[in-house]
Amino acid sequence: MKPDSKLSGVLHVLLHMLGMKSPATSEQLARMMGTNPVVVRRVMAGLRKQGLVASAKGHGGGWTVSCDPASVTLADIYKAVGEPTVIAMGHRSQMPGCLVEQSVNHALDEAFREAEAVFQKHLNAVTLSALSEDFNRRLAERGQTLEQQSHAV
Amino acid sequence: MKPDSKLSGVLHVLLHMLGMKSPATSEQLARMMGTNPVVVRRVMAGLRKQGLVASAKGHGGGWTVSCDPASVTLADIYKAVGEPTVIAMGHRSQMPGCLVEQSVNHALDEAFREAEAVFQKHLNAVTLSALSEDFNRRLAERGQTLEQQSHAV
DNA sequence: TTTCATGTAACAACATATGTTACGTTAAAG
DNA sequence: CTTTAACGTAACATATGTTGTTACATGAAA
Repeated sequence: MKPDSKLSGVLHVLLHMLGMKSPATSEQLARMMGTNPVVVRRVMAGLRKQGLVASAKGHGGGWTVSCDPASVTLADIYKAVGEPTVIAMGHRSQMPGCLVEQSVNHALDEAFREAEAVFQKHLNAVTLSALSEDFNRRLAERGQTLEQQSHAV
Repeated sequence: MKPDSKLSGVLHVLLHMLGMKSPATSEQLARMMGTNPVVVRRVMAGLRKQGLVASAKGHGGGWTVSCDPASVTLADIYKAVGEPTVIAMGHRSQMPGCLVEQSVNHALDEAFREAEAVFQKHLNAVTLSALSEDFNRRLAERGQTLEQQSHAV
């Protein structure tokens, strides 16, 4: 099945934005994510609604981070991108009268619920700044500067 | 996103088959799952390959359970249906050179891995016979017999 | 030899996510 | 005050994957 990559993509651009001084345009972010500016606006709109980023129109405009990275977790961002489905499996049909269906659904739902809970718990445990620090650690290990890490332009 | 329902569907028909004396045809099972006989054969073929069910051609043929329900877990069946993806999320792209990508992927992969492990663990803990017993318990609570629980024909 | 069943390949339909175009709006620059 | 750079958004197009369907071959029992 086709995995949803909104969370991955948005984290990618957020980390880049944390290292930028001036607003980033949708066009720049789109290049980082390997996609289209409109797609960027679409997903960033969700973050803006949660107050995580701000956008400015017109000349010199673009996107800026408007939250404290230390107090925003991956769970917040997951929520901001619309809480895409975590579990790729479901039930075939809703035959509420069939007791077999009820047994099967009950057993599977429990497994789904547990898996999703663990996932959410992990997202809650990681802040944006923790991610950013992890990135900077990798940068240091490589002995590179932020500029050398730029994407293809 | 579109959830995969092979595991759910196959468990449904297996539970029904456990309560049947004679072989079940793909057509009967298809009605139970609300789908097409060919789809049934497709998914049942995986179970047959693992020795969980057997099929017989010709007059009076059909599908029979050929395993001990007490020693087969939902994990075995999950495997038999091709181990469909559990997690509905992934990474946007493979930009191995980008350290931001590496940080993000690492953080998310860990969450995905943990969630999937919990899921598998739960499947391992439930046997087919346990599911069947759960069904019979529900049946008893309702004061019904197996026959009254038949699907729409 | 007819009927009932599986086995399988090939094709069609459908759903979803993603990408793209087009046009409107806003704001700074000149 | 016109041009340019940016976002906002709706509408449409494309791609992909899953499921459903048709068609035909094979095998076994009546």
